[in-house]
Amino acid sequence: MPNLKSKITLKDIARELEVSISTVSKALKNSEEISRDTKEKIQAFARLYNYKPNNIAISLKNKRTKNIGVVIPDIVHHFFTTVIRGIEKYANAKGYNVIVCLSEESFDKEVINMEMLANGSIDGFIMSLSSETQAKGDYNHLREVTEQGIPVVLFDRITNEVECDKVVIDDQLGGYLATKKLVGQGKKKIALITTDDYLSVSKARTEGYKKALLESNLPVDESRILKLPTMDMDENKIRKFFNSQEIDAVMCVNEIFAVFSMRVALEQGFKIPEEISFIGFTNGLLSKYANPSLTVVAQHGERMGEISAQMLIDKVESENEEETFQTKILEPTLVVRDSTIN
Amino acid sequence: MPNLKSKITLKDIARELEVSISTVSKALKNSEEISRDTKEKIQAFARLYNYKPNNIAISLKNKRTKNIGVVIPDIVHHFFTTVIRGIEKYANAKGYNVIVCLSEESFDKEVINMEMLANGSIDGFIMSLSSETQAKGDYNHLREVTEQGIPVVLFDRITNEVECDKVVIDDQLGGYLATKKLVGQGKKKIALITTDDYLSVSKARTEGYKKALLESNLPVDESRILKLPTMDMDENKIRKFFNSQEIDAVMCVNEIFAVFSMRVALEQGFKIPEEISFIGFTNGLLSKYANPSLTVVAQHGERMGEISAQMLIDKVESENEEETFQTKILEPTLVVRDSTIN
DNA sequence: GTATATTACGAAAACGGTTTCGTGTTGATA
DNA sequence: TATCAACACGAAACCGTTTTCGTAATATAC
Repeated sequence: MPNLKSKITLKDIARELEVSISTVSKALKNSEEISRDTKEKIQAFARLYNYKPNNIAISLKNKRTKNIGVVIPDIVHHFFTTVIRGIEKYANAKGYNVIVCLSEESFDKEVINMEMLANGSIDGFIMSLSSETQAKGDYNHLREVTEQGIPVVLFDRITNEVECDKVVIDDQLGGYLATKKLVGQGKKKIALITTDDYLSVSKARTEGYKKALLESNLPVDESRILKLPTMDMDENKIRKFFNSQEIDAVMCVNEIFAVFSMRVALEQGFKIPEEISFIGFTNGLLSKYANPSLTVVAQHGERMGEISAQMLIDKVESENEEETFQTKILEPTLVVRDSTIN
Repeated sequence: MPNLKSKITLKDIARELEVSISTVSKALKNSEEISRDTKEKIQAFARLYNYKPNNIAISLKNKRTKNIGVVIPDIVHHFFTTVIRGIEKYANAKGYNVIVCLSEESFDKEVINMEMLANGSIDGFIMSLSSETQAKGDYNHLREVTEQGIPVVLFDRITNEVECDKVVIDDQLGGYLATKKLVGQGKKKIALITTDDYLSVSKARTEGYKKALLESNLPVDESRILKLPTMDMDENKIRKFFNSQEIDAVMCVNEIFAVFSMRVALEQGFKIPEEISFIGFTNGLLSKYANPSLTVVAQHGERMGEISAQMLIDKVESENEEETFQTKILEPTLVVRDSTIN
């Protein structure tokens, strides 16, 4: 550790000015208890030596850290970064810092991260479940935390098995809107590219997709549903999927699937959007700069982050004991670009 | 605040087991001073009631928070997210948490964030300067922090005016390599799309570009250099730029410029890469999924993050007083894709 | 002149740990 | 049996604040 011309403390000021620590503390808070003269002297001295109270000591005393723990599966996905930005924005305005932990889609990491933070480092959690956690269905780490009285806000990838505040977009509606949009353009053979079912969001989007088809009197054909792993998508699988089916539109549960499969379609000679249309989820850079640009269901990540932070901080700062939890559902919106007609 | 079945403390254990706090503390650390019997009793009790030491108290005592402050201009850019991931990975393995603050390219926010964290919340900073800070050239907030003995590691967007550890890629070499690659493909009229000069990285990349041209006996034509604002790129400007010049290759200082201008070129009927080649910086999702996929200079963000974290933690945990700073320069590498010939 | 209020400050506990040092008890040694 | 080391534990200081409560000194009231 380098040479610390370390920070000045209350004690230092007290010693230097020959008053007590309590007097210094009160003077710096402009307490009525202290005389004008003394206050001015102390404040001037503090300013001169650039006194700043030690956050850790204050945290210990108040049992409030003014830190928020954010645990998310991945940070490289555009959606999550926008959520973080939203959280940061609101939290910062309220004087809170954001501690970011990545579960990397691993259950164990999620647990470890939470334990690490739950021992006094943070006032509350904002989190989105890892896929492994959702697959496993084990939420004891969340319950332990909430039972300790640490507020938790779950966003996007949530579970009903934990009682806490939640923020989601209506993913089913998102899937529904997207599919309806395709139907409205005269598409009849609408495929779905999704992940495994255990991801709550994919499941809901799939439901919306099916609902829209049924409502439009179109058959739900399971062979038109392709499940892909999140990492390392297999180009051939998609190629075969496109070949074996007569497909005139595809809804994908994320940006990457959409952009990736669009390229495969282009390579196979399909015209987008005339012969085959595409809609994805997440209004990120990829969609915007893809070629053709991608029509998507926007998830409003930043708004989601702000709301999550607001719900959490409200709870953290609220006095009342009664536990009432709410689930906020945001409406997804369609951002129409060139991968769909007009 | 919800009902806290709040955490058990040393004091609680001591009271319950009728021993002193010191004994409990030592027993839980498996100290030789305490008898087997007592240790077992205490440890069993602690396990039963799931005792976890309070991080804040430990921080106050040790004057070590095990938190790292990361201040970056933006989190939605792929490069920065990969750096964060690298930092997180290394820091977590070492038992550190990562507090992320966004300056949003604003000098003031950068200063506020640093002040907020510098009062005991963190053991050190890892940061990349906001564009406003670089434009302004005011680094007093950094100096104040280092003078307090708080270690700082600057990465990517750095300055020579502050003495601290630094991690960068050789941006000049990156620009050089990219340009040479284009030259090697027989391109003679190589354009550059960049930002304003105050961004240290853009400047260096431009230098590399010029160096490569000169070395190849190609003229450096300033009219072939287009400066674009980071946000809201103007399509028409690019179109005019392409029209007014006879350009057979473009190097862009980031992914977005590259992908965006590629689309403009395609719309104008250019064939990529035969008639006009493109190279960008940052090996992100955009480059990978662009159409055509984009050849880029990879910045190895994750590695950069790991190294930054390592340098910082080394300094934080080092005992010796002598201040020696190093600058680590990573080599950029070319990732060749379809926007350049073969 | 005495009783009471007010002013201005300090002592000390508290937050939850760690760590140094002191000490009563035991057992071994001479 | 006196001496001493080893053992096992507790008291207390400390980290840097906040806050309650007590109290001397002064001012006010009667």
